[in-house]
Amino acid sequence: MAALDLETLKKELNPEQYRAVTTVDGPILIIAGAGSGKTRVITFRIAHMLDIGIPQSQILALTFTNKAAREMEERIKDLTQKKLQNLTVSTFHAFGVKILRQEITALGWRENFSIYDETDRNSLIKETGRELGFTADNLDVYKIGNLFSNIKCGRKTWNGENDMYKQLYEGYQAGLKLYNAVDFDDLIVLPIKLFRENPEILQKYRSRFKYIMIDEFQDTSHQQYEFMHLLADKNVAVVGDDDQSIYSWRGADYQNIVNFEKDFPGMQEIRLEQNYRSTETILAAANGVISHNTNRKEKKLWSGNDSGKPIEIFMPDNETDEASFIAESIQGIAMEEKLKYDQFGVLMRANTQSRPIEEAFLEANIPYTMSGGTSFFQRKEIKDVISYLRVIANHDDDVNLIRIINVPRRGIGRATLEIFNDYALQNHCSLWTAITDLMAMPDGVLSDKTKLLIQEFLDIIEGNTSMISGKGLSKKVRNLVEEINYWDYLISDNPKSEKAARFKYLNIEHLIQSIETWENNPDNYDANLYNYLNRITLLSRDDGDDENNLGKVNLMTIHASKGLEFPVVFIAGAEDGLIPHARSIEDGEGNVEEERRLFYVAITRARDKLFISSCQKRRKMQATVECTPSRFLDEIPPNLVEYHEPSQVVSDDKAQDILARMAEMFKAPEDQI
DNA sequence: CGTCTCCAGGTTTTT
DNA sequence: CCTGGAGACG
Repeated sequence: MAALDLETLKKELNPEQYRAVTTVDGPILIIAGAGSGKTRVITFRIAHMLDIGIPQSQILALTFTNKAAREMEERIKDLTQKKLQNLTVSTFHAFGVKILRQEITALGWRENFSIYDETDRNSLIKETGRELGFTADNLDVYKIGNLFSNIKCGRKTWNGENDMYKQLYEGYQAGLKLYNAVDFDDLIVLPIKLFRENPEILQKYRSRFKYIMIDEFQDTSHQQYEFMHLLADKNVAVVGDDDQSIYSWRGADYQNIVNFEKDFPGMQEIRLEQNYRSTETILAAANGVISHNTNRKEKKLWSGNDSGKPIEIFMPDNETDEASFIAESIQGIAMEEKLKYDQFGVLMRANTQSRPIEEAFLEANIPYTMSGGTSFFQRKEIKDVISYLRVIANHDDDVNLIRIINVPRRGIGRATLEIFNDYALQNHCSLWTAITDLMAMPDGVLSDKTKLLIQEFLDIIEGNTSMISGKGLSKKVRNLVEEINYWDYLISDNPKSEKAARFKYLNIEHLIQSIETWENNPDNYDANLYNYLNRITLLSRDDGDDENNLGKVNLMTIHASKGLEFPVVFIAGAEDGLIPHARSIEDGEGNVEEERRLFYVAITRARDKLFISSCQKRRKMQATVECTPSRFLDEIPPNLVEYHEPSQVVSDDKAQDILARMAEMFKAPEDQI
């Protein structure tokens, strides 16, 4: 499609969409119900802006997930057939990185800073805690990590209850700075600080980005809102739907919609209420569910589509049965209706649900992609390699240095590390500085043998600094992996299973190949190590190219499914305790409303056909527990639903039940049978 | 002093 | 199943 003249737009869009696309100046709020063509409006809007001569460099579009950002960019490219070198489409966090890469020296960091993910953060907390004399029992790093995040983002303050961690927090912050590192929250918090303290820097960005657009606005946190507010003049378009706000646990607050009205006078509100996606049945089910929420903007989402087929609810016995039910149904429907596998979406509440489903797919030879879940980049072997890259990029990155200084084993143990650590503490320097200082000392602080071992490590890091600039990153990484003999390490570390070792090695191979693809991408004109590291830290999962996902069933969490749609959708594990999640139920009604929105999001992903399954039993840790169907199932108007009774093998079931109970009784005294 | 082995615990959702 | 930690062993 070449020109997007107004005639064409009028034909392609309904009147509200048309207004949203062509209102380019001034603040606008687009309330976009599920399936109302939101993505289409955003992409057309940007294409239209380019068409009327607004330079790419003045446009900033912010999203929440990398997937959404990539998809938006793709669509605009398709629509305009233009190169988009100067258009900024990115997640809030990635945009924060971009700014910090340019400006962070103003805040006292050096520009090759590392970004710490949750694991890194927790290691740093643990390390700092040990120095401050915390014992293992009052150092729950998981809990403390969350607390620190809440403190940093202003969601919590120090009170009598958590004061004991204040010093630890300060130590943590000092550690980040000493190691030239920032955490995820800093990616939003530090740019705000930067803008506040340096008006001239802020002005630079304000005058560059004249047109700002924010997708999924209901999921912005106060920080993100403030970030945007600082940058924006008046041409801001925010797009959202309060019914799809599902990130409040991360600080999202859809009250920002109200703030927006206040902070940007003259705002125009546009409502997109026609759903183009789903059948009348699916939409009515979704509306039935969401209407139970008390705290929402009333809206009337309607669809011009047919009523379609009823929603089917199944009650499999357990999660294994559920998985094979899903696999078999997909095979059957794909065959009968001539659908491709990528037209199916299987949605679940928690990543832990994926395993049995994946196994069923493997068994049935159904190709699938799983987004979310234990991230590729969280795998131990991948983290090891990446840690080398990080230390090469930033020698002062203690957390990553500790991770690899003795991996693969090279004879540098706890005691040696303790010497470095003491020196670093006394001299307020990083471990790397401590190591090089101590290596230079003639006296016998370090034994000659130790010195030799350390030198070996230092040589590896320093011998690879050429990675930082220049071409051929993937080749250099491959050489590095060989240089450190990682393959031998994998074999010795997985003595029982060479298969496991090979699997891990293949993961590394996959990593190297992805670096290769990345550096050969013509759009990527500066394929250096820093840029690579920035990119992957924000890539929480291996959400590979969409092209790779052609012909594969989409398995994902409901959170990850936002913004997507599939002709056929399965919602797995619709049980109380999973959705709504047990933790949310504990925390009160407000959280149940968020879970309901989550369920609403899940339902509205479906275009033609929706299956919901609720297991009667489910394995949780070691035990098998009885499940009750999700309370949300009762909120779907019954006339839309076809219930399938539990399979008729009752006698078998009962027998198993009795057996299980007997096993319980005998298990008590001894741990046998 | 470093390495290996065995054992317990598992953390909702994501950048 | 997989990871991290404690403690035994060489």
